[in-house]
Amino acid sequence: MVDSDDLGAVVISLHTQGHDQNQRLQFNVVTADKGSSVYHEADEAHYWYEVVRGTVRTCRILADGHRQLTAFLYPEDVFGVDGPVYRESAEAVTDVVLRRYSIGSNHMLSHPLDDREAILQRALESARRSVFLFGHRTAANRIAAFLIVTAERSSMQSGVDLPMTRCDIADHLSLTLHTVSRTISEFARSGLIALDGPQKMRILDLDGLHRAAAGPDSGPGTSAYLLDESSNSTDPCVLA
Amino acid sequence: MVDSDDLGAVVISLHTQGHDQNQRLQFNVVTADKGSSVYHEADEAHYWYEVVRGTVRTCRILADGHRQLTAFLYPEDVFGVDGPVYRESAEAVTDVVLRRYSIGSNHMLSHPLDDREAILQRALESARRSVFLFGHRTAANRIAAFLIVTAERSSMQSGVDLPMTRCDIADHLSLTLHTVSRTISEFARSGLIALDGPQKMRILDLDGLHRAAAGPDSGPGTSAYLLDESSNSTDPCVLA
DNA sequence: CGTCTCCTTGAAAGCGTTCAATTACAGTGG
DNA sequence: CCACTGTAATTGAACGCTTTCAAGGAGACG
Repeated sequence: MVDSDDLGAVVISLHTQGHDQNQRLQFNVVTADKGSSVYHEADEAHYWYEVVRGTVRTCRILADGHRQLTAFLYPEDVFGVDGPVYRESAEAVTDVVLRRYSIGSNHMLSHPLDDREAILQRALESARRSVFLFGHRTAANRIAAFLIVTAERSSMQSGVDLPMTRCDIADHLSLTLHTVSRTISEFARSGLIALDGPQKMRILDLDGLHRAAAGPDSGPGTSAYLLDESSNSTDPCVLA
Repeated sequence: MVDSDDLGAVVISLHTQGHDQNQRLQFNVVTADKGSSVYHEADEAHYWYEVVRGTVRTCRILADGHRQLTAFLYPEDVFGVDGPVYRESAEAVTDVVLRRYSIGSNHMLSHPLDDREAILQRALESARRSVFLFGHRTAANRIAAFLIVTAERSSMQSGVDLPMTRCDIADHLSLTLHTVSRTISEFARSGLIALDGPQKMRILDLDGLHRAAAGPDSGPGTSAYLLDESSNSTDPCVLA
């Protein structure tokens, strides 16, 4: 299940420097090749990152050798704010462009104080999303919910990109790649989605997908309209 | 599975006021009776909380009617920092004593700036713990990991308190209460733990429990010693 | 054209859920 | 003090979903 990618060395290229729009946060623009590692679990944390383009995964290897993907990160997501030591590894799912920010020697985020909160809140949001995914019991529930979340976070219109492998999805949802593949194929067969190659999806029936996420035979009164009018956050949270 | 507790009205009593040791954070001490609700999902967030005594659970009701417990919170844990609107409900598992802090009208935590980060980091830590639990695939894995985490966070020496019901545990781990009950009984039969009543546990074989968390037949090389020397945080994180 | 990686699919086995029944225990009222 | 009641926990048996084992297919690359 781990399929150890033998990630080779850290492949990061430094490109440019810049500031955010308020001229307060200083960063470097760095790139990492698909499959390469941005940082490793247990490394001392000198930087934290923001995704500019591409997809990043954070992961841990458990005691039994299994791999757990704790999050997929898309443009505008932040990662590496764990603390003075990284709790997870971060790897490039695709070729990625990142902004890299320094962490001060006191192990606090080196920023104007009123930005720290926003940064951490974004990270908290991201963690909460992962927790919510696991409220779903069956494989079909979790995978449907994952596809919906991924679609919402995907920048592509008319077509959702699934940049990660089936194995990545499986390790994210605590399933096997077989079950993931089977279930996605099943969704395609039943007309909920269409697949243009394994990594390219179009959602044909969003309501149906919500129903698949909610349960095996979600009663008519429990359709997925408990949706969260999520307030200040950038993207809505899927409850279904 | 939800076993709707009909939680009645919010039962909170205001007691005293105080400051933290640095004389900077102002709070009220409030209590809530076992089973009562501290706040509801989608309520406007006027306060955030810190547990002083007892246990709190945060939960959401999914579109299909199932209940998801996103966290159990013990003394020193914080909750209710979601944002301007609570994303989850919070309920008292036992009679609890809480510190209640105001959230400013700008929806930011109303505190000296350099404390905000610590508060959010604590919340992030708590969310991360929940994510980690789901890295475990089988029911036995997850339950063993849950028992270990709970034991570490339990204040009791020589005996671990399980203040929540089997149903609560099930809704936290996305299992049924039957599987939870069966598996815990099985752990007791095989000598890993001892039960003095359903809510009182003693761990007899911590290594064995770690092995049960790691996998069905964790090889000799993969014993649970990948443990995290978690750095600045209050409590160690269980990876097994 | 061979090799590699990833994805897909089939069949059988195992585990967790579901359905169902029993037990334990605390609170209440006779 | 004891029966009654309601909630929580435990346990059994059958079903069904997910995993496991196994094989085959699709696409990229040299």
